Amino acid sequence: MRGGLLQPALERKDLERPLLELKSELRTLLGEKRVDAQQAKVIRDEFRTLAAKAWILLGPLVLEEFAASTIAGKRSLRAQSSVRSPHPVAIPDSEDRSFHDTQETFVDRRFEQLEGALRASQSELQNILDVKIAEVKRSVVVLEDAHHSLKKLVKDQAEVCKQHVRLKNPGTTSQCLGLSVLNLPPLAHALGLEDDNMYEDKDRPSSNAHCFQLSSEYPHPSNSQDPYSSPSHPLLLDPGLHNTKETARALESSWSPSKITGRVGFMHGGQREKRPFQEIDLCGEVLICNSEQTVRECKHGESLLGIGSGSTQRQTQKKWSNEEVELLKRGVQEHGKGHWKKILNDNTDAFRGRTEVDLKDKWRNLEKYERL
DNA sequence: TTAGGGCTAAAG
DNA sequence: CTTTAGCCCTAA
Repeated sequence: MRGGLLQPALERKDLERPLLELKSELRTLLGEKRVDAQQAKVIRDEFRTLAAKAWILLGPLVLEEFAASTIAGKRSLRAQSSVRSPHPVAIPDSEDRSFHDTQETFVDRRFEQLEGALRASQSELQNILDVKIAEVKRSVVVLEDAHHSLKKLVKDQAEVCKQHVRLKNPGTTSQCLGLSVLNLPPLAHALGLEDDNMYEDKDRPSSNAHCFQLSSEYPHPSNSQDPYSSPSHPLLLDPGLHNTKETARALESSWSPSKITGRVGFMHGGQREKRPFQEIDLCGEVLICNSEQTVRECKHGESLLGIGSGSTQRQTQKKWSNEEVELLKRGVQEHGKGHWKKILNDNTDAFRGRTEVDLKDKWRNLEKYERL
């Protein structure tokens, strides 16, 4: 197509003649050594102009000719490697060799570009990686600091609580504190009793008794001088704390006057001695406990304080709410019996304070008595 | 993690 | 005192 437009044969001939003339003139001048700077510049400029024209007109022509002869099978592209080919193609003349070199140069250059790009992206990736690693390391340090602070805080608080207990119970060790609590008088100042005439205590005529009155009227049978039977006993000084759990439990297990009465009844009655000291609720002394808290959390508080005769203190029972039971039933329907962990994980909020073993035990009871 | 036996507080 | 229900322990 270009051949038609540019008439290469004619142009080529036109160019060749001045080039030859220029060449011979140059040779003459060089031979006679008569060339000066001025002349050399003129010749160089002329040569440049001609060379530029020649490239524009002949350069593409050469390529076209090469392409045509390649298609015709007269030549072979160097893409066919002489190493791979079983019949290496010889490069017949300088024109082919020149093209080959150009190709090689082009390939080399392209390869270098790609290599450079790869190296650049690798180093970029390495930089990103370094930054991320540094971030993670910083996070680890921060976490370790937080962990350390938390441990220290817990330790300090535990120490403060211990001292607090010791101050209130001079000469009382952690262990004997637990035993002494066994002899505590009833928590008769429970809020639920304070102003109610309606909750009749069947074991006792004076139904509207106040806590202090109760304490004096019903001293501990073992020893009336017992410091803990006195209203001034520190563990009795904080009705709010003691009542928290009792109130919570009363609310939890379908609160009713009869139940409250019954519960209070044991406090003054002959059965009291059978009640475990756990009932006294050491959690109340540990300020971190509240009515919302699970029993396990309370127990944790105790162990922190080292109160009680060992960490194997049995927990108070936490009754299952209807919601929990329904969720358990639904969970078994969904996941099947035995997948307690999954069921628990599906409802971590509702089952707060429960373990998978608790779920299993509850289901065992449901199966046993509700024939599920 | 689960199953099952045993213990015991809570309730009747 | 008995039963129930929740917790604990341990083997698999």
